[in-house]
Amino acid sequence: MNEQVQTRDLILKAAVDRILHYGYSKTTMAEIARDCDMSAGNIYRFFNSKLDIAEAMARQKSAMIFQVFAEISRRSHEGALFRLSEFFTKRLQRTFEVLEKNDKILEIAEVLGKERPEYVNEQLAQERVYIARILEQGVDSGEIRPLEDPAFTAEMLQTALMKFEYPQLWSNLTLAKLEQEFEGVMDLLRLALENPNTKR
Amino acid sequence: MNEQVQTRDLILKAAVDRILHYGYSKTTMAEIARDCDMSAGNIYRFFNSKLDIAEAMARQKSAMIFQVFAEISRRSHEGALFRLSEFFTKRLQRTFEVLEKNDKILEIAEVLGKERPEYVNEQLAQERVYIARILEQGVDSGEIRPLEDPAFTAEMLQTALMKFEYPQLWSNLTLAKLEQEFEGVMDLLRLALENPNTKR
DNA sequence: CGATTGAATAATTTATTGATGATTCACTCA
DNA sequence: TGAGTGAATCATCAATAAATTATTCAATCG
Repeated sequence: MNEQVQTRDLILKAAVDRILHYGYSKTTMAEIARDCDMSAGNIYRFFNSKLDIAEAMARQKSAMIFQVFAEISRRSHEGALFRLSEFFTKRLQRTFEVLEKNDKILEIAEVLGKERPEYVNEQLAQERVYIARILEQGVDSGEIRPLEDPAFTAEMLQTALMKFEYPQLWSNLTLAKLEQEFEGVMDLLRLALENPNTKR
Repeated sequence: MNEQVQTRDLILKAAVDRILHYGYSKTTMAEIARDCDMSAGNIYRFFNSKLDIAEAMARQKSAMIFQVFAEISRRSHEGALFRLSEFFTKRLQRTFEVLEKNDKILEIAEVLGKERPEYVNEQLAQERVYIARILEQGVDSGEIRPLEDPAFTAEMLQTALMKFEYPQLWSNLTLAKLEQEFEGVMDLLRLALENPNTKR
């Protein structure tokens, strides 16, 4: 059972190395297998398909970002609106940076977006958990106006900020331009969420 | 000079007929020319390229929607926030309907989006004029909080609502689902724009 | 036996080539 | 002389073939 996990990791590591260097479409199962001193067929005992490898790779990366999200949602002594802004800012910066660094990751994002929409949805849903949590904390502290359904509001925030989710997929603006535009939209959303009773 | 315009219109009409029936990529300049009893070469005295024909076609359609926009921006006796919502609702419904009705128009939208981004930007800028106008009216009447730069706010509204601009290009949700989601985002934006001093 | 292979299959990609179609332009016509 | 033609050019597309690659699975190995 541990042997299994170790081999799986080995394969994934080999795949990541190759894909980051040559891109998803340019790396073959046979090559990954060769790097692991095994046959291509054997990989299928650990991954059901090449796409699953891409997904596993994406999960690794996203786990790192989710760590940041978790950390932000935990800093409950800071203002909820501030943290919300922080949340989306970090998301923008991280994903922009990662996708900018190499096209290979952009390729993975495109492939998964097309071939694995469920995965993308799952990620969004996961993200929403954190957003809703921050919203609830803000409501509790009185900083945010009472919300009927924080999960729904979280979804609406995602929609309003979708341009900044996978920036390079929707536009080809620079990070600076994106950040500026993000600030503009976020300012509006802040006004929308602010509890008018607590305001100075 | 009038002869010119007439011929141009003739060509455009023939092109629209064919494109609506067979699609952009499937209609050839030669066919359009034949429909007008002229040679393909001659079309180029009236349009610089096939793309220009697509653009002219899109301008016709969009002129109709802009007429609605103008009308809404003119109804200054009604509330600005109401009209703003009306504006984006109509935009969503109209474009959804038009794009749904036939794929050929969706094809045109895709082609222009890829090959003529300037055109898309121009349309957005034009739209912003109306949005900014409504915002200003709202500010003047005290319904909307004072705005530093209505044009910028208009841009931010467009960004927050981009998912609803060319619905079929970004997602494959039903109109009902889109409208529901639109309402959710619009509710937030209303809260953001509302003038707190005038509120009951 | 369970783990692994590698050959067989099926799907996808790439290369090649033969149209087809957009665009240009020297020329004709009225 | 301006309106229009149609043949020539150049780019793009579609079709087919060829090759590559993902995936499966019966046979082997340890």
